[in-house]
Amino acid sequence: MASKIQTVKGTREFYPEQMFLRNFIYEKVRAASQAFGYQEYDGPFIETIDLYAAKSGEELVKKQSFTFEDRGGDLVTLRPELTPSLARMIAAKQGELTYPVRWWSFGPFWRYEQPQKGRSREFFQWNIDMLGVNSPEADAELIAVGATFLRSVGLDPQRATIYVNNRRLMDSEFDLLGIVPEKRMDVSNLVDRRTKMEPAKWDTYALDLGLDQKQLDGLKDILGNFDLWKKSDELTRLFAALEALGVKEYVKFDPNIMRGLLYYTGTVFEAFETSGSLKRAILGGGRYDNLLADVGGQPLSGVGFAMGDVVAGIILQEAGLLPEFIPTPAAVLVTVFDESMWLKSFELAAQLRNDGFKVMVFPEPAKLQKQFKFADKMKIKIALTVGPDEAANDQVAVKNLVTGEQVTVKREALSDQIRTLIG
RNA sequence: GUGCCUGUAGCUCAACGGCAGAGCGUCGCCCUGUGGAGGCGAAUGUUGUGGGUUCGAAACCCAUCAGGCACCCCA
Repeated sequence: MASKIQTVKGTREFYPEQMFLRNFIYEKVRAASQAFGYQEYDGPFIETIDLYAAKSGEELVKKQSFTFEDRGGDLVTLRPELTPSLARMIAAKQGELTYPVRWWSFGPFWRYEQPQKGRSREFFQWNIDMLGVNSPEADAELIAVGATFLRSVGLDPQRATIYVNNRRLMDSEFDLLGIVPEKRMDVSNLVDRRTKMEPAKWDTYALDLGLDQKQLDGLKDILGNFDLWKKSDELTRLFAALEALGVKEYVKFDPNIMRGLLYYTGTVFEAFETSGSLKRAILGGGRYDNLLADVGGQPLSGVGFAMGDVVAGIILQEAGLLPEFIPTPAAVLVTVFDESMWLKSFELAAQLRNDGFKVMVFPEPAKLQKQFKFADKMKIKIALTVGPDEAANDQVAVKNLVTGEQVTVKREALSDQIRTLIG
């Protein structure tokens, strides 16, 4: 027991069981993305800090990034998000891409945060974006992709809801209240915090920001008005499109959704689990009109969202929506009867692999009891045994570990026998 | 970056400042050609780490690391 070196704070180790969960999420993410025709891509895992300085939230860049000096003295950052990399990649080939660009990605990200339930410092994130189309209908498509994912993992609309708002609508409402554009950021923060603060404290906080009582009352009216979307042509079209796309039951308008990232300009949305213990966003995104110009490209509008694997994984686990963990891909275990039969077992396994089966051989002669116990724990469905009796007749004992039935078949009939057992 | 809580066997947790334990799991046997159930038995600890107080510390104090909860922020 020499080594007591711990893992880096906020990182996770993926034992086969956790890897199974990660791959499950990845498969569902890929399926939802591909169902809408999106292409998979990825960016570098390390970037210069300048890439994020342009438009990511100040908190994200200054406090939550893993930034360090490389051996050449340059400041590099483990990517905390993908959107700026995407914007640069698009800008670099802006003239030669076929629009609209529909891209998705699933990879690792790092944020220097206090780890807690649903939050780690190293996590995987699904990013999916459409660029080159600026319409509420395009926004609706992205929301539909998110809803498709939720549906595919078994989260029904009672369990998970996507809340939608529109920054332009809110800005015009703020204007009507006489809130100057310079204060929009502060007011956005204020709105973000409303559910987390005592009402009285929130009022005080609002007045401290410089709102007068009339503006505060007006703001409360707006935030309590769940029909406000009817005033917005964009949101009206968005909801019509969502209905046509067959995901309307997953989506609700909520004027309290603002989102912290600076680059959102129109539609914004966040999915929450409605019943569980975890009050964190499953996914979040929106429309960004100016991001590309900020990294040196021609103006190009985009819409997209991100989903972290940590929150999604916990929710699926708590909801009991994960499939049973299969420890090994092997469908067949070949036992080793004794030392004299050892190589016979190897030959048998090799033959079966040639026939396309996934086959594990017990690594040594041991009591058959022990070998069957092993097969049981690994949830292997079929165990094969070649003992002296079988070998003498060119036969193999085939045991179905699910039903407990065992038959002895000729070796040339073995593959067909296994095939019928696997189904 | 802030506040609070926690850290004991592989896991879940006990143990008043006085001999470090239980359940589950693991391994062995019951069972010399066959898993799941049952019975019997066994192994396993620098009590996160480092200091301090004390005759005596898993327990009290300090530091540190990690986890959790709430802020902050967000996937």
